[in-house]
Amino acid sequence: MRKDLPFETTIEVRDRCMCLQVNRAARVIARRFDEAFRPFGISNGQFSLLMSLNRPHAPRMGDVADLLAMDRTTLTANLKPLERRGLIMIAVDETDRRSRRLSLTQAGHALLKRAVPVWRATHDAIDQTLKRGAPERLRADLEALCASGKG
Amino acid sequence: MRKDLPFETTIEVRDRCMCLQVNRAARVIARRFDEAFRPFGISNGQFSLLMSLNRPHAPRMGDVADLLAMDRTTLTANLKPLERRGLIMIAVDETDRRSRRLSLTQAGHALLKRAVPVWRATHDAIDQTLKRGAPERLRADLEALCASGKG
DNA sequence: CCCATTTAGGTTGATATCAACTAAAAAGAG
DNA sequence: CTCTTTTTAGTTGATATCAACCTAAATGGG
Repeated sequence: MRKDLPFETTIEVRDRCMCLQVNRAARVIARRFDEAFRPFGISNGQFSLLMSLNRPHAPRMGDVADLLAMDRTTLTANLKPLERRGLIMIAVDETDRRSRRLSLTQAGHALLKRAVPVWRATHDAIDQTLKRGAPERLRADLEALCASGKG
Repeated sequence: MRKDLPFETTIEVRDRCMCLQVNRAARVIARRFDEAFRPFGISNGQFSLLMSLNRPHAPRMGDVADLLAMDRTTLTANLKPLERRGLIMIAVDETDRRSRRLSLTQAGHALLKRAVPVWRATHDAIDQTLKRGAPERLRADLEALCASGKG
């Protein structure tokens, strides 16, 4: 029977594991934004991705992957449904033919613009349930956590 | 050309969107634990799931899904590879035949036991890169964030 | 110029995530 | 006890995530 791994260890992981807790929170908040964006037919991740393309200069894939802290190949996959729907364009960079420049189409830009008020309202609602100063603190702590994984 | 959506909005989302930042951090920390657990052939999520089954009484699927803040159907999917590898057992509850009772096999228990020191070392390394008090604060803030999504 | 190395992306295969729908068992109203 | 409702879980289809491997273009040493 060998109950070698004590239940206390499970409690410890449940209460202390940052990986579990961050991923739990990520699922909870992702569901909330997914629901908010459902009328637009986009997910929270698609919103973030589209938004990251709203720049003066069309970014390369690597730039966007870094910004989203996402694997390159994940970005490749995530672009596909957006391109199929005509929300973004993927163009070969003329000065470096290895690179791809990502940009919003007019349709993508229009959709994003409509979604922003919903993002703001959802975000405000979440902020209001948190204590004063908590959002800023949380952001800073998450940033530090990300930075610790850059090595 | 209609540049209706100003770049400032993109900056605002990048700097303020809790959904983006939590999901970013989740990807970063998940990669780190995935790498740490690779010698055992499990992912961070599989570690969390296996660990959640190390209890005095075999939990039902709904209990585990709630604990992990994960969709029921996601849990169903996540159990499959673990069951195929003989790490867990899924048994019909005799007193309520709708329910499934989840438990570790001896192999699952043994693997989990071997992985715990790696989890602890990885977690300690992360904690040490954060400022004093940051882990506890972060946990509390993430908990509040999860709670705000329960409604 | 030529070749080795580096850099930017893509492809494949496995798992993770959730919505929408379905099936079956339990609980509850009458 | 019967019928409706609720609860518990599975299935399907789409997207998300990453490792391992692959291709092509740029770079740099000679």
